[in-house]
Amino acid sequence: MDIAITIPAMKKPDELKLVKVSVARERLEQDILRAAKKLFAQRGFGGVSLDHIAREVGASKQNLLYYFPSKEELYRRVLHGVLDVWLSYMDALSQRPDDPERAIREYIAGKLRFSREHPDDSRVYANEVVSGAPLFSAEIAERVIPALQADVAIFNRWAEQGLCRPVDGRHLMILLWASTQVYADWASQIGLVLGKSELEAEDFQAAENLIVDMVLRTVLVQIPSAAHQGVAR
Amino acid sequence: MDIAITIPAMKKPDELKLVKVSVARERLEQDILRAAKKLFAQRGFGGVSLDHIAREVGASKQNLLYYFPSKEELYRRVLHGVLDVWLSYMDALSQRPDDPERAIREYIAGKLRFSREHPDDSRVYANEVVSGAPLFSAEIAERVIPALQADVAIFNRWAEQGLCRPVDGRHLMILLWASTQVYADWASQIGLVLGKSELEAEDFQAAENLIVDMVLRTVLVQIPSAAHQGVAR
DNA sequence: GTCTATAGCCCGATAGAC
DNA sequence: GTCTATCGGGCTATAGAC
Repeated sequence: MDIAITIPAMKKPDELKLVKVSVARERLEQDILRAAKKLFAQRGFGGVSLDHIAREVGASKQNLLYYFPSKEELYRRVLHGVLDVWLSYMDALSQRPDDPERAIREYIAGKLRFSREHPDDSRVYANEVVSGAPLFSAEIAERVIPALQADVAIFNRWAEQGLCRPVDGRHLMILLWASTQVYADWASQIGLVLGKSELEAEDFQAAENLIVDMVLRTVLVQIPSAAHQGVAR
Repeated sequence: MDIAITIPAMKKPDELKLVKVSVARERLEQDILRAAKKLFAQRGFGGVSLDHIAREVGASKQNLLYYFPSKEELYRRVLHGVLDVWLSYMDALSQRPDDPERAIREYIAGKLRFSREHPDDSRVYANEVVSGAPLFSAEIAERVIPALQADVAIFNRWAEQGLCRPVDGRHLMILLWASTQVYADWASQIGLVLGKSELEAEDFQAAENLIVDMVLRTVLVQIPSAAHQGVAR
């Protein structure tokens, strides 16, 4: 299909049609992936049938199997996309290698934005990890762990430079993942806790204030004056 | 079956048999519940078949349906037991209403012990909540939320008495749940992070040190001298 | 209580017409 | 690319012999 796009100018009618078809095909494929993500997020791999997904996008399951060779392959494609999004929110620390406070603030804000903007991605990831990551541990080991180790190394360097107190960077990162992702994965329970059916901007802000405050108090040598604003009620 | 047990003395042979049968029945029922918990924890409700569970305990699925009227009823029974265990690890705050530091230390230690001793319970709970708690939101609302509100009230009272700084108790409890349960629910990923296939006592100790240190630094008016031991590496 | 047998349904996947 | 038709198998649950 690419060839229709790379032709420089003066597309003939059937070439235009080729492009249009290709775009429509691309669109349906994306719709399927989005619907699959939503359902896998809710019920996990085993709890979803191709029929469910097909009905969600208004197609037949046979049509769905025309775009994806099998249910497992569709799931893998979803997981791959989820990991892309997950990792894209994880590079805040390396962006500000000389300013621990701002780096930490932006890392936490970014991870909470991920929970807010991509809750289904977060839940698909959570479902897969709770299951022991049977189809995905290799990709996690290759893509997630190096990113984490880079972040841990940054903490260690800050500690050496006297910019922050020595902490166990691995457990700190685990705590940051857990306490930010929970606002996507456990949204239903947090809604019960806060007495509302859906989390709002102010809830994410309150979470951000608390987490930032706790982490800065723990890792910074000097507690910033602004830190206490985070725990006001 | 109870009647066989309540007979005071001199059991005749067939009464003895009744007791024995009853015990065996009870035992198989517990075995089924344990196997079901393990498998539901791994794959969620939709990802497990009665055949899987039956094979795990060495019975037939028809036999399994003799003890439990349906798959969903079996799942509910598992969930109910999980919640019993979960709640039993949640009362540390009210046990020491006058000593915030010890109460917090014991609450965190208790929740981490739950993750360590009952990882399958934790994962079943996580699976259900990620799915939006379709079968369980009522029981969570009735049993979990009141327990949480009691804990939040304790924090508020401590703040009024000047025993600790004012924090948003609801988000603090969410953070404590998230950062302790993650050591059960995400064990596979944490294993990758720490470079070992199974978490050991020292890993849970390191987690406890970090979480206790962070929370005490955040909520206590005076940071205890022992707090910094938690972040040593 | 445990067994065999089976009903009735939904599943993933394929074949072939158009 | 989308449709109808269908295969083979696994699923929950029930019936009935022993």
